[in-house]
Amino acid sequence: MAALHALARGGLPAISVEALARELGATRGSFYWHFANRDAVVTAALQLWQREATESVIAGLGAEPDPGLRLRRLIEFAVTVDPIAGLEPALTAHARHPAVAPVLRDVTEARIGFLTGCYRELGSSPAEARRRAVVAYAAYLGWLDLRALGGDDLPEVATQGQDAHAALDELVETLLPPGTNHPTRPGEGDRSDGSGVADRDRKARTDRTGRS
Amino acid sequence: MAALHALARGGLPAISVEALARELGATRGSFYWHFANRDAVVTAALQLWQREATESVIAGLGAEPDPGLRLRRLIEFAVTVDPIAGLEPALTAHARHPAVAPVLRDVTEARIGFLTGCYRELGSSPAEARRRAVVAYAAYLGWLDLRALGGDDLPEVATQGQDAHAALDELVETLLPPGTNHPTRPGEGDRSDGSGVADRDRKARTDRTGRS
DNA sequence: GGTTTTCCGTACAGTACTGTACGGAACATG
DNA sequence: CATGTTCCGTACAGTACTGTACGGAAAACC
Repeated sequence: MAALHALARGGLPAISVEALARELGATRGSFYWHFANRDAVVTAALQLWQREATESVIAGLGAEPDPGLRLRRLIEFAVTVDPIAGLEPALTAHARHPAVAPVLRDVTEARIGFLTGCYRELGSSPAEARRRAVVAYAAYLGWLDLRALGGDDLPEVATQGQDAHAALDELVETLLPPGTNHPTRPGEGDRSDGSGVADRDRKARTDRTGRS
Repeated sequence: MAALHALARGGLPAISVEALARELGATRGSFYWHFANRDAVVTAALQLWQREATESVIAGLGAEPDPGLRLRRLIEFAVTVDPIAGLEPALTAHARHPAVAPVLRDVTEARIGFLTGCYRELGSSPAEARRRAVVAYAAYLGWLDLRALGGDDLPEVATQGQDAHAALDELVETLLPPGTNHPTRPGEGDRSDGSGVADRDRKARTDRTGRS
C-alpha cells in the first residue's frame, strides 16, 4: 500500500526501497528480507492494485439487474470513490513499462468488457457497444486526470460538492444512450416521462446560475 | 524537444542532463553552458509545450464560424494529431510538481474555455456549457491515456485505421449535443435530415460486423 | 534451556546522477 | 597577429540510490 501511495505521488521512480523504509519506520536491511529486490515490491504493488481494481467492480455492481441503472451506478461509483488519489494517471503514465503494461492491459480489458456488456444489454450492436464502452472508459480516465490537477479551478471533478454533483449528472447523461431510464438518486424514483433528450433540455432550461 | 520526448517516455525523472547529453551526442559540460541547471531544462521544455499546446488550438480551429462544425473539427484534430505520443499522460501524472502545475493549469483552463465557448454558441447555458466542456475534455484526456497503453488491444484509439475511424465518429456523436449538424467528412455535405438520435440508431442498425 | 528460525540493523561496494572547476579548441574582432 | 568570446570536453566532489554481507536480537521449537 505504501508503494502504491508513493507511485501515485511520484511515479514509478518514487517506489524506492530507501523512501519506503524511511516512511514505514524501518531500514533497508529489514526490507530486503521481505522482498528480493525493488522490482519485487513494484510487481507486488501492481498485483495488489489489479486485484482491487477488478474485484471492486464486479463485487459492487455485478448484482444490479437493470443494465441502465447498473451503468449509471458504475459511473457514479467509479468517479466518486477514489481511494488512492492520482494512482491511475500515474499508472497510465508508465504504460510502456514491462511490469506495468500487462497489468494495465488486463484491468483495462476487464473494465471495457464490463462496460461493453452493459451497452450490449441496452440494445447496442456488439461493435457499437464496444465503441461506447471505449468512449465511456476514456471519459472516466480523463475525469481522474482532471482531478489529479488538484487545484480549485475544477470543482466539477471533485469527489463531492455542488458543482461535482451537477457535473457527474452531466457525465452520466452524456454516456448513457438517449432514452435510458435513469433516476437521479436511489430513492427518487424513475422519471421515465420522456426521452433523454427532453431531460437534457429541461435541465438546461432550469440552470442559469453558472459561471461564464 | 528532446526533453519533451524523454518526459513522454519516462516521466519527469527521465529529463536528465546525462541522458539528454548522451542522446544529443554532446557532453554535460556543454550542456551546462546552455542551461543553468536541470530545472532550467525542465521549465524550458514545459514552456515550449505550453506555447505549442495553446497556439495550435486557436490557430487551427479558431477560424471556423459554425460552432458545431468547429467543435467536431476540434475533437477530430485533437485526437488525430498527437506529435509526441504519451506526453499529456506523462504531464498529468506529475500534475502536483511545482514546475508542471501552473503550466498544466493554464493549458487546461484555456482548452476548457475554448470548449465552453463552443457549447455556449450551440445554445447551452453558461453552467451547462462548462459542464459539457469538462466532460468533453475528460474524454479527450482519457483517449490519449488509452492510446498510451500501446498494445493492439485497442485499435479504436489509434490515430488511423478502420476501428479508429468508427470510434472517433462515436466520440464526436457522444460529445456533440443531440440535433447538432455534423457532416462525417469535409466534402460529404450536411445530412441534417433528422436528429442526432436518429443518426445514432441508423448507425447501430447498419453495423453488425463487430467483435463480441 | 539450548538451538534454530525469524526478523531487523549496520556496513560496505557499486551505480547513476548533479553541479562545478578548469582547460582547450574554434572563431570573431580589433 | 593578438585578444577576447563562444562553445565543448574532462575531471572532480557530492548525493541518493541499489544490493549484499554480516552481526545480533527476539521469538519459536524440541
